Amino acid sequence: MDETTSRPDAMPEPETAAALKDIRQTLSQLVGYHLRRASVYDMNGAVAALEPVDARPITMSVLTSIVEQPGRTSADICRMLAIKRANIVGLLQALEARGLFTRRDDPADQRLQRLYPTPEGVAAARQWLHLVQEHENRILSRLSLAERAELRRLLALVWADERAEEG
Amino acid sequence: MDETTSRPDAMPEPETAAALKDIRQTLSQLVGYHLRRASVYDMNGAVAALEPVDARPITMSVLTSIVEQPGRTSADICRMLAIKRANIVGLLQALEARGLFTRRDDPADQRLQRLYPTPEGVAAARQWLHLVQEHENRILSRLSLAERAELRRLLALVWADERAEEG
DNA sequence: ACAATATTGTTATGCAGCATAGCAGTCAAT
DNA sequence: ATTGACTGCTATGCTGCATAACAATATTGT
Repeated sequence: MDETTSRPDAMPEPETAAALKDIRQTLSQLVGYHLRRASVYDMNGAVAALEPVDARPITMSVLTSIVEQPGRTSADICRMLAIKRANIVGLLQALEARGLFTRRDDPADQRLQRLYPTPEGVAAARQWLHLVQEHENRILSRLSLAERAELRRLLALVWADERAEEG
Repeated sequence: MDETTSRPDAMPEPETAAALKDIRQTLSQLVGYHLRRASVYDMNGAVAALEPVDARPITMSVLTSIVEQPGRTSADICRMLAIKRANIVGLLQALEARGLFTRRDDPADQRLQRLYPTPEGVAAARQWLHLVQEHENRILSRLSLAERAELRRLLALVWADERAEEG
């Protein structure tokens, strides 16, 4: 750290492309760094993609869960999506107000409200999924179909332990 | 959505493992979903790994940037790490207070403060990197070395466009 | 030469996401 | 019958991150 670092003022070129590559030598060796950058980048696009239908990624995850698994409780969905029970309340209220699902008391256990999608909810879930898929096609345009599948597989392996622990 | 959905009460088994798999049929086809889950899972571990040395992932990224590219300005680092100039102020103040880097006014441009790591800063960056690498070995234990490299490559391709846009 | 525009480091401020703590009602176990 | 666990929910606080604005300085266009 002498030859390269001891140049306080000798740096003619503007801090553009060239500089941006070197710094990633250390950070870019970390999978977690790329994981974070890619995830944030993807999330920004997903939020934008769902904005026209007044939904967010978390909104879509919850509705999709209800559609895919009718009859689950809010606590179930919280466990599946790794969100807190306190934070799903508002999300469900909003979805319910839009008529996208209904609650039915469980006759056998009065604590539970089982959630069932309405036809409108199923349609909305389908539409939202479509929007997100379009976004994914954009963001994954540099990957082949095989690479996309491989990426999905590897990512699933990364957080597989989370499921094993308490999922 | 009839055969399977029209069973409001007939669900004897507890909402455990079996249920958790089906719901992911739709969500799990989305790369972005796994991206998000994996990133959050990884970040939690990274935060925990850096806690003993009183650092956070963003802290480490900033210090590492200074070490890797001595003489850069805070605005440079913000562009590289995609953070806002307003938000790096506190991070730099903390690192400076710990004596991990120093600022030197640029003689040619009085607006700029060029940042240089101290020997302590270099040592800290090395130590923090080591801790994060240990964490990564844990979280990526299910992947072979080749798979880890492939995952890193694919992730880099995902957010490559972000760099291309305004990098 | 000068006016318009841009950049730097910084402060102040607001908001959304997420977590914790606590509640009453209900169920299960011993 | 008591203890513990679970549900849905309210209240609340912290943190991360974004925007807006600032004075000082530099760059550009004409």
